This record gives sequence, C-alpha cells and structure tokens, in this order.
Amino acid sequence: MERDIEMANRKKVTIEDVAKKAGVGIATVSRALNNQGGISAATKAKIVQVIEEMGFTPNTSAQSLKIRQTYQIALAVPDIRNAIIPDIAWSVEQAAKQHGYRVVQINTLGNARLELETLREIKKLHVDGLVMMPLAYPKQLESLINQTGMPISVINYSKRLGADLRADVVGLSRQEGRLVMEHLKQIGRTRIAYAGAPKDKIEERYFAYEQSLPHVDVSLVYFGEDFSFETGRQAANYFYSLKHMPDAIYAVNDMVAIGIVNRFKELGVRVPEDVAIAGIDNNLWSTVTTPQITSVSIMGSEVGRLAAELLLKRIQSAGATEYERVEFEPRLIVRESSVAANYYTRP
Amino acid sequence: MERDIEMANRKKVTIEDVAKKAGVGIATVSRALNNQGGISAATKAKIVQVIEEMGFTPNTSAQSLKIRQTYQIALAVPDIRNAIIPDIAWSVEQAAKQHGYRVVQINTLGNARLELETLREIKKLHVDGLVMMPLAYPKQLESLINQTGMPISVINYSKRLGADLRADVVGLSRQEGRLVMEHLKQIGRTRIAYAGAPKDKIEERYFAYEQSLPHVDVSLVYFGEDFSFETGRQAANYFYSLKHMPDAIYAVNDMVAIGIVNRFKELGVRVPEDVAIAGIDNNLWSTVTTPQITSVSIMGSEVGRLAAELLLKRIQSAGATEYERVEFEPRLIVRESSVAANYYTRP
DNA sequence: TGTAAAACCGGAAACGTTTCCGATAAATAT
DNA sequence: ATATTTATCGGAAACGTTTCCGGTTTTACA
Repeated sequence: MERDIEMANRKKVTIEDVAKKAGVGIATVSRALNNQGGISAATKAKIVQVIEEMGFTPNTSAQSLKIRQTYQIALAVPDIRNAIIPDIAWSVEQAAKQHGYRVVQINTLGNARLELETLREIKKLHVDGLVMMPLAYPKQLESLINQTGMPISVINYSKRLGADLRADVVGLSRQEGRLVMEHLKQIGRTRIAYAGAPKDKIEERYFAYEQSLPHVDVSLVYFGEDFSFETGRQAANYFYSLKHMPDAIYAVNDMVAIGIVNRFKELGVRVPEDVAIAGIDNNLWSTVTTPQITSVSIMGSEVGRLAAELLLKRIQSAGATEYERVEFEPRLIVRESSVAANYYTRP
Repeated sequence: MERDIEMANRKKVTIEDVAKKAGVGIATVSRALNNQGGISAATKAKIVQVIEEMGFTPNTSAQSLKIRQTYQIALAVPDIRNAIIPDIAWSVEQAAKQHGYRVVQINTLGNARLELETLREIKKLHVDGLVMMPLAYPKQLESLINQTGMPISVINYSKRLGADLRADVVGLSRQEGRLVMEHLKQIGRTRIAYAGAPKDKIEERYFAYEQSLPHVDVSLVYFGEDFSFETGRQAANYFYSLKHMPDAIYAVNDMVAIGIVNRFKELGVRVPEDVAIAGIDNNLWSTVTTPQITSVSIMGSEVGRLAAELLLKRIQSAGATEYERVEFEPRLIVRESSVAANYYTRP
C-alpha cells in the first residue's frame, strides 16, 4: 500500500533537477549526456555522478521532439507466428540494434484492409522508417507508400511491384514457384495440384502454377484460408475426396505442405509414392518431419537483415540515394517428400 | 533525383500550419483531433478537411512529452525464433492493440548480462510498461525490477521469485518438469536422462529432474548451449556414445526433443522402444514429427495475453493495485515418443 | 427583447530536451 | 604585463503538442 503511494508520487527527475543539484546549467548537463566536448573533465565527472545518484534517464519523447528522430523503425509483418517471419523479425532487430535503433512490431494478419490501415497508423507513429512485408497488396498500397515520404523497405514476398515505387525492395526472385513446378514435372508427375492460401495473397506463387501448365484443371486447385498447418490438412482432405487424385502437390508454403503430409499419413496415402509434395520456405521443420519436405529456401534472415540495412542507409542519408532492388535467388532443396529417401541435398 | 530533393525538402506539417490554413487557433485544432467536445460540428468538419488536405499527422513525440505517456509497451523475450515465443509475442501485441498500445520488441538472447542491460535500456526508452520473459535471471534482476518504478509483467518461465517482487507475474506452475518425470517413471523407465540448456537457464526444469530421482547419475545429464534443434542432436550424440544408454530422456523443451529424435533416427535408435522421449512446450511441431512428441502444454498465447492485460491494467490504474500472481497449470500430453502409437490424447 | 447560461474558441504556458549565442574564465602569445 | 585566442559554461529559444483560463458568441428562457 505504502509502496503504491510511493510509486505514484515518484516524480520523474529531469535534466533541470540534475543541473540544480550539480550546480551547473542545463546546457552543461546536456553536454555531459551526449558527450560531444565543450565540457571539462571535472564537471563532466561531477554531473555523471549526480546522474547516477538521482537515477536520471533522459526523456526520449523530449529528445525526439527536439532532434526530430525517434531511433525507432517499425516492422510490419503478416503474422509473427508463421514460417520464416520470426527469422525475419529477428534479423531486422539485430541489424537495427547495431545502428542504435529499436523496432516496434506490428502484425497485419496479411489482410488487405489491415495492411493499409497499418501503414496509416505507422505514419502517425512518426517512426524513422518502416520495414514492411505485405501479402495482400491492396491496390492503394503502392500509392500510399509513395505518398508517405517515410523511408520504407519492402520485403517482397509475392507481387511484381511498380517500377516507380519509392522504396527499397528486397525480394525473392519470384522463381520459387517455377522451381517447384519444374521439379515436380521433372520427376515425372503429371497431375500436379496446387494448395494455397486465398488467391489474392502471394499471387505470384499461384501464377507460377498456372504458367507452367498447358491448362489448369480447376479441380486440382485448392485455396485455403491462410498459410497454416490446418489449411494443409483441409487441402489433404479435399484432394483425398476427389475420384481422381493428383500425383503431386505444390504447396504454397511448408506449413501447408506439412499439414498435407500429416493428414495423408492418417488417411494412408503414401508420400511420395502416391503423391509427391513440395513446399516453399525451407524452414527447420521441413527437415524434421517424416518424410522430410522438399522445399525452396528463401533465406529469411538474410532477407530481413538486408531489408533493415537498406532502410537504415536510407534513413542516415536522409533519403538521398537511389532506390535499390535486390533479389534473392531461391534454391530448391529436394527431400523425401518428392523423391526416394536418402536422395536429397542438405540445406 | 528531383524526387529526392522534393522528399528532403518536404517540411513536416504541424498543428499550427493546420490552424492557420483553417483560420482557427491551435487549441481548436487540438480539440478537433482528440474529439472530446468543446467544438462545433462545423469548425470540426472544416478542420478535419484541412487536415486531410495537408496530410497532417500529429507528432507523437510532442504528444507523449505533453501527456507523459507513450502508449508503447516493451516486450523483452529471449529469442523470437524459439518455441512458444512467437505465440507470446503475438498475443501480447493483440492485447496491447486492443487498448491502443504498441509494442516494441527486444530479444535478450536469454543471456544474463543482456537481460540486465535490456532492462536498463528499456528504462531509457520511457515506455509505459514492460512485459518481460527472463531466462537467466542474474542476481541483480529482481532488485533492478523493484527499482525501476515502471509497471512490469513478468512471464515466469523458470525461477521461483521473491515474494516482494514489484511486478505482476504470470507463470507456469513449475510443475512441467515433475509431470514429465512422473510420466517417464510411470511407464516403467528407470534410466532417465536429462537434456537441457545451460544449468543457469530455466533451472526449475532441471531441479524437477534432480528432485524426482533418489540420486542423479551425472553421466545421464547433458547441458547444451541453448534450446535448439541442434542442441538436441548433440545431446543424442552424447547419449549414444555412452556404454550404457538411458531408456528415457526428459528434454528441456520440444525443440531439443525433436532434435534428439531426429538424430536418433539417423543412428538407428528406436523411439520409444529403445528410448522414450518427452519435452515441454507442446507446440504444433510436436504433433508433426514421427513419432509425435510427448510434451507438456504451457499455453503460450494464454500466458502472453494475460501478462499484457495485467500490465495494461496496472498502467491504467497508475500502479495502484496489488501485485498479482497467476499460475498456469501445465498439462501433460502423451504421444508416440513415449508410448505405443495411437495411444495419445489430442492437445 | 433582455438577461443568464451554455457553448465555443484563442492565447499562452507547460512538457523536457538540444543547441545557438553570448559571456566569462583560462590559456597562450606578444 | 597586456592582448588575443581558446576552452568552458549558462540563458533562452526552439521542437509540436495539450490544456488551463479567460473572452466572445450563441442559445435558452423569462
């Protein structure tokens, strides 16, 4: 009880309090704080000591207001719980930290409306920059990006972007889907199915499916709700219900692929004998399941690090550099879910 | 090129600019912004329109400085890439968002020095509160928590905390380890090993091991570097190298358990016939491997949500409430890695 | 229509920093 | 010794909001 009162009463100590107690001016304290010279070693030591005693920490809001920088960047991802996104978040934070920045994190749910809203929200936040990984790409997103006037790095998981986008872009070369399809065809599969999230998310992956087939059999295309394990299981149920099952499935990501394998196991469908399966992401888990999952590696932590570094470079150069576009080459990693066991490359 | 210049020159538009253009005082614009009455519908509409035109967004730093709140909370976790931590991060963010707060995320690497440093860093950040999930618990951590005077929620993954800790605590009942050990003994295993991270992290889990055995055979205890898949594989190598292998392994978490299973498969060790294995966390992946992993569920998203809500309650009540302690009861979920297949409870 | 109350609005002070600029003290040069 | 430079420091003005307080206008009521 007393504690709470004490806590509530505890006044924040300001630079002025420190100045008074140390018997100097506030300007001097500020100089001691940002040690940039113009102050004698003696007074500085004195001030540092007083700061220590009083437990003073400068108010970030006031600092930011004055210097017009927050030293924060935002990170907008669809869902921190999914696939390679923790890797990306991790590497973005590491890179940011190295440059003295913090990251505030926002999940957009990969939802078109929320992606837009988030961008507007972030503008209000007055953060120094933004690393964004959009999924749904509502029409207005690009123009909104162009308007904000805020440094932005886009991690491009899916779509072809306008050439005039005013943001750095680090993307996958959008060849992942093609790699998977070529692999499945090459191992002799002919009835290849697609299992994915709604069509408007990561469209490129579905396009790769369409484009690599002379014509698509719509009964072999399953659009689920999201990118989850459960969606994979539902896809498996769907394909199992067909009179004529596919002999291969291209899954939009590893989570879905793993869900399919999991359900097929219950249903007695053999992988890869009856159906070959391949996903995209190549996360750790693809190597842990039985069978291990053939996948395409998209190197999340590399992507995240690079996106953050491009952003920070732009921030520090006050935007006075050309917009960069970097593509990561994905790499197919063949494992047991598509070919015979013990016949695969390690990641 | 021109664009960059344009961008660099773009002055931030302030509330004063809006006031001038709308022909009103800044106080009025502020009222329009925080729509709390004292303003006619007409002028408000006018102002809103001008704001729209000029693309004005209020400066958060100035607001925070004035109202002495940042509407940000910090979230300090060991490593966003691990186990249930994405679940926790997700649910903390969702809860925060509902109350109009943002979360800035910090990974401490579960490292004692960094946990302390992070706490100091966060104090500088002047966020409104902190959800923290410590692993290493350096000695000074508790007293530092008591000193900050900042609302804190601790997600207690491991240690017994001092009764006078000035923070809300939501924890596991610290029975997870006991549950695992009882299970392994109950199914008749006698040489039970422990595979874990360094002893100083999540000590409770190791203590549960010690306490449930008459005496510990040190050769059956393996302390790895971290909580990773790779650590699990190394543990497997170690146990395999013993002349007299254990017949059961209690793994500090599922990642490690999965790593062990993975390596044992390569080595031809049968699970659970030769060695029964059980972990803690019960994440999705425990159900995806073959064999599926026996585990203890600790309900990450529930824990995260509750921690955030306790914190926000404390923030909003200005700390004038008793400190709460909530324990989540863990639940053992028996799967194939410890008993015969098809003999398990679904999560 | 006149008056009291209510609604609306603007000026200015504050929030806690950084930084410019001028002033003083110390150091160096003459 | 004085004159000049240099190092050190303090005052005060910003930064962009919110909010108190007083003043004006409108509305309500008799």
